[in-house]
Amino acid sequence: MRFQAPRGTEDVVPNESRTWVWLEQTFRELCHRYGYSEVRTPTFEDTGLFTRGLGEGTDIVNKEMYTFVDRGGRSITLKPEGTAPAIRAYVEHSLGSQGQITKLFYVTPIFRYERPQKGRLREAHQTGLELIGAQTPESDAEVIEMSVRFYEMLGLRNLAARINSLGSNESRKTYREALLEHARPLLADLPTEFRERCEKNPLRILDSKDETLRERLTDAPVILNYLDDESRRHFEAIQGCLSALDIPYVVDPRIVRGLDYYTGCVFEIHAEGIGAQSALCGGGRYDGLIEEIGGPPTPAVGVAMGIERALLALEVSGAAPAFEPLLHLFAVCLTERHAEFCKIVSQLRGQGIRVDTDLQFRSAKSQFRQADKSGASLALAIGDDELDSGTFKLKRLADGAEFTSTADTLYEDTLAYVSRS
RNA sequence: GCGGUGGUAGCUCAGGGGUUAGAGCGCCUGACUGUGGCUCAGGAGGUCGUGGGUUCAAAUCCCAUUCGCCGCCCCA
Repeated sequence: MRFQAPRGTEDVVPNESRTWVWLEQTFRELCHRYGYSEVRTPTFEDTGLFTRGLGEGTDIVNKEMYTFVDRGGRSITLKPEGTAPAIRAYVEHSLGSQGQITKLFYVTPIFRYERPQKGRLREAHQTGLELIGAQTPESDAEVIEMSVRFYEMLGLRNLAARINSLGSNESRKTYREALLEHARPLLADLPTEFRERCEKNPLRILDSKDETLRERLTDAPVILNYLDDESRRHFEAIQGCLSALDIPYVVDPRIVRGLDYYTGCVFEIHAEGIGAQSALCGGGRYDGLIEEIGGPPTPAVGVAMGIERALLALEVSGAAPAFEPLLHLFAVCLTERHAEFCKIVSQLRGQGIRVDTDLQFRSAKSQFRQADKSGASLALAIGDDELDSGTFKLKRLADGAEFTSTADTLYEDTLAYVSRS
């Protein structure tokens, strides 16, 4: 029986794993520069954390969660996003004290039962930030800035944040009524399933990709005209910060986000050429979530960024990095005294040299062929003569030049020739 | 959940009812017994996604199923 990775999951094979590690390191470096610390939370949580945190009406909760009952009768859910678990940990361990800001970041798999397509998997990976305890527009701006900087650090260019404000709960309610009033007649000929969804969360119709629907909604009311004074000032202040920081952004009133916990400013960054699922990241302010899941009322703002989508964008942009081979040296065994050969290799490894060998002890020709393919800069041939005399030849594989070395200086000589090639 | 499209060697693909299913690349071995890349000569490797059906005969036609890809919905 042959097995395949389950539908919507992917293996990251050796050629790709270095790019992943590099991306994660880049993200961690960014976070450390801004004073964020990493939090790692379990792969699964109490189902209630998500139904409560994300909202009963959201698609994720309604049809995309991997939920099961464990042997103890508990309802368990594989995490479909990173914010609710991070906030749960924040509350559970009292990571923030009153009046203090807590800055967390995470790198995590997420699970959503969806139909896979380009840029959309059932197990995906996200990096994310949570800035907890601050209400200032500068904190919204910092999260947006970090998102943009992250993609810049990866080598992606010409990306702009799309920002919007959902306003306060009251102003959003007023707007919702107005939008629904305007849209209802326009939706009459659409499938009932779609209409029901719109009744539940009218903001959703704004980011529909349906061309005819988009045209019909061109003169729909705009949420930004419904903001109360405080929300408006906050949103304008964020824009002021972004301009001062030279962060490219556009105001896009159609950005509404799919999770119920968002309040105030929301944003996304999109990339071209990575398929229909073009959002690289999405985030915003969620001032009600912490209280919702049992913590003290605390303002917060965050973002989640899709790793697979960032990698797709890197691929199409041609900005993906090329890596040097990992190996320094390939040791070729030309003697029957395998134990002595292995000892020399082991000593080099113990000193920090990266060495590979042919453990099948094939012909010299095969071993040199393998040395060439291994990407190592140097080949070291070890035969009876070398073992007896303690004198070795290092061959530079790029041009075939040979250098002599001794048992005592092998380590230094290897390093010297590697760094020079 | 809905619609479209595809699955043949490790990879990229050809073959679209008729004897032992092919190519390129990759892999292995060798070309005077301890030296790679180039060239040459050999070689290994395939349940033709899976299950059923039609037929004297199925990789090829039909049905189902599964997985991929593209899109919708939605999102990272």
